[in-house]
Amino acid sequence: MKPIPSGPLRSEDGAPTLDLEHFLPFRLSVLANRLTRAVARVYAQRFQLSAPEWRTMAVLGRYGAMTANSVVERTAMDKVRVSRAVARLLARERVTRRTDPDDRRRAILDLTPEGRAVYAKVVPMVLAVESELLSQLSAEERALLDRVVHKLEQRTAGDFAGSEDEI
Amino acid sequence: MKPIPSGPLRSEDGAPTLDLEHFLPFRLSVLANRLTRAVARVYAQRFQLSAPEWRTMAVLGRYGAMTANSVVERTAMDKVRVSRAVARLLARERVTRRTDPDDRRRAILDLTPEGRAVYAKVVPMVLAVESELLSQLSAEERALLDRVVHKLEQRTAGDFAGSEDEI
DNA sequence: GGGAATTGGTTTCATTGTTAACCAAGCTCC
DNA sequence: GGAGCTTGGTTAACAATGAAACCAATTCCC
Repeated sequence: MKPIPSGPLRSEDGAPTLDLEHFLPFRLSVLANRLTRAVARVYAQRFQLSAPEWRTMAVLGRYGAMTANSVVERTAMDKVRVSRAVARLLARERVTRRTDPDDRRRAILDLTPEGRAVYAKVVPMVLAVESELLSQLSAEERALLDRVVHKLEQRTAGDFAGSEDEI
Repeated sequence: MKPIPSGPLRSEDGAPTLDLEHFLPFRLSVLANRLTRAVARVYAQRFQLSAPEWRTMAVLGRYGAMTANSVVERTAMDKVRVSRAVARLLARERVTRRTDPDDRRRAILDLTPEGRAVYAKVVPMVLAVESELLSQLSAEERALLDRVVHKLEQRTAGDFAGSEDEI
């Protein structure tokens, strides 16, 4: 165990050094990937469900019928992904789609009873994975993690470029 | 600020509820994606470099020549990705590959002078992105974030399945 | 010494993600 | 009322990914 240096590491010649093991974007990326896989594992094979499909079902199950666009907003997926996920969910009769009579561009999506049944089974499973994960953390740690992640979400929200000169 | 609920949320009927917005694996996945893109933005076009290529260069630049397998371990990418990244880096003459005389299955990779030059230019750029990101956090928050992420890394290391009965 | 298992790495193939083009409905504003 | 912009969503084309098959060199172990 080496003592933790306070500033950014520098190599002998004074140039800043990049250690992937300590580089936050990298670490989070690896971590998030593992988590996604761990979560997907509980529903993928058992319910023949991909992550985009599950996310779509998750928001429909939680908030009720909505347009594809709303699904896009709530899931942080782009519309192509949602479109394809919905196509597969329709094929498997897990959601329905009906054209909004008030604005015929819109299609309103909703879970079928069968979709709802799948939803009800999957929710506890993925929550169990999360809570197992969090079981390692104290209440303070959880609260702070929540706060910090929230800050980072804010910080990166406008698709932060650091120096994006939008007009 | 809402008070932090102690247990998992439950809907009226007592069934547990899943809110993507508060589901940690989902949040981290979205956040990590944004971070990866933000970091990639600083080197992608300017140096014609993809994320896997950059990661490969990063470990070679930091730790010196090593086999592809070691790159795999250090970057947490799978070997296919590394293999392809290396192929492109070879084509652009940013790394060299020579067969290890002691074990002719192995190929030892290293940065070329040009690769090293690119590395030296990119490192400060990505560090700047990270530090801009972290500038939002207090010292305590950073320290705790580091600790919590470390815990989660440990927790998910064995590719935690929650119930993987390995022998 | 020599077959079987292992290791390092690449290729193949099916899936997925991304970007741009596209279509159809609705809105704007003259 | 109709040319042109905007919005909701799908399709098409292309690059990136991951699992498994594969090849070659090495080690195991009888």
